[in-house]
Amino acid sequence: MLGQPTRDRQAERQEATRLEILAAAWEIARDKGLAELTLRDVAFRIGMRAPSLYSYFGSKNAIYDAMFGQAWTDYLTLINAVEPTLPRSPRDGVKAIAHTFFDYAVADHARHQLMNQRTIPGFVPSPESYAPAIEVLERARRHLARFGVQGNERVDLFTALIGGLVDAQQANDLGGDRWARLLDDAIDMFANHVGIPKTTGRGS
Amino acid sequence: MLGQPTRDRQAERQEATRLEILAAAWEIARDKGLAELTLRDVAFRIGMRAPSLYSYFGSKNAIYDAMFGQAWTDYLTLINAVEPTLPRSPRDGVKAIAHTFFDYAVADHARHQLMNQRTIPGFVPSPESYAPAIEVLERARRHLARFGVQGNERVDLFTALIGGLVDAQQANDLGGDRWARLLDDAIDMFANHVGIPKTTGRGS
DNA sequence: CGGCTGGCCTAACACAGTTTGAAGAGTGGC
DNA sequence: GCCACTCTTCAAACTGTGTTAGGCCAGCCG
Repeated sequence: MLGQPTRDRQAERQEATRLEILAAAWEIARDKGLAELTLRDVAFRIGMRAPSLYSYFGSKNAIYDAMFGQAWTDYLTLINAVEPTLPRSPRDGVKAIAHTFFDYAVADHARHQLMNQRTIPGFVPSPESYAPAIEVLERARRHLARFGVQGNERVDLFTALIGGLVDAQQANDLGGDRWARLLDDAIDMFANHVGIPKTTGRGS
Repeated sequence: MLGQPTRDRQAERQEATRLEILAAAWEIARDKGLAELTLRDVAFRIGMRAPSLYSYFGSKNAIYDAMFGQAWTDYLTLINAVEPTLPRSPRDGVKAIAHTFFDYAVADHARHQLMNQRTIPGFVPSPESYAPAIEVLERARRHLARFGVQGNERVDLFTALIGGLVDAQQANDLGGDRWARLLDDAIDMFANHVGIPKTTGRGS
């Protein structure tokens, strides 16, 4: 009476190969650029031919989609790790949130392109892959609210501000810090605008 | 003794055809998307076949390049038209500059993609096409300086802020005004931060 | 009138993503 | 232990892309 086997070896191997494919795709994207990624390249890197990939992903965009999901899920776990270390002071807290996002975005250009820009023609993330992105935004929204940034408009302004700095940095000074240097100042500007008290919270 | 003919009819026709190609390319880019533009489509729209375009442009990217130059040159002439109407008040002046750019960017998605985002894989604008873009930035720098926004860092922050709003608007609410509504508020935030006096200049 | 150039074409190439159909490898049932 | 069946992989081929090669024809110039 052994009953059902406790593991599905086939599914495990399938999943392992999927991850292998994605890892290869990330390598190539980082090396040669996100758009320069080729199915034949990805396949060869793991000892396959291009058509074999179609046993694991329905299309090239499905690979991008899985990468998109991975990137946002990774960021979610990063947030989880950072969360307990967030400063109590509202202003420093907002700064920490901004820095976390900024650094993550700047650390990997291909990843940032995929996560935050519409640089792949025809690629639209699926709802499943988009879910962690929404979760991240929701999480950010809660934290910001806790620090006194409330209302959709203020959150929208915050995201646009940080996003603008990241994009400017990546587009005009890749690898440098011309806009990275402005981040703290920008957050102070924002914090003053929405009435977040300075480091020792005495205001309002 | 007629001497040299005063017009080069051949060059004139060549230039006219070039413009015709670019006009067709803009139409298709607006219709189907910038990246979905196809040489065969462009050619057919003006009664040609794809290879014939190579008599006028060295490559597809050369067409993108010419479009890039056109877009920035058009914006430059728009600036020239707007310049005399700029308000005297520094704060309103900065707002006018921001609105001019924002509206121009939002008015044509394909154009914005080409001008301000790196959405076409492998496309890098040539120095000639980039020149008007630099000229625009230089012009903006001068105006901002006149309104009291001085120093590279402040200008960088300004461009990042406006760019972030435009990108957020285009990426997350195409055709809407969710971020457009925030523009004035964002400029006020910025103006306060860099010490631009309110509408009737009494401050600082 | 003869040659030359410019403008446009067809045919073809290289290289994408993708589909098809078949052969090999692994797995499970009897 | 063997058979059937599924999963995995591949070669070949298809479509659609940018691009190149080579040829045809009109118009201009000597």
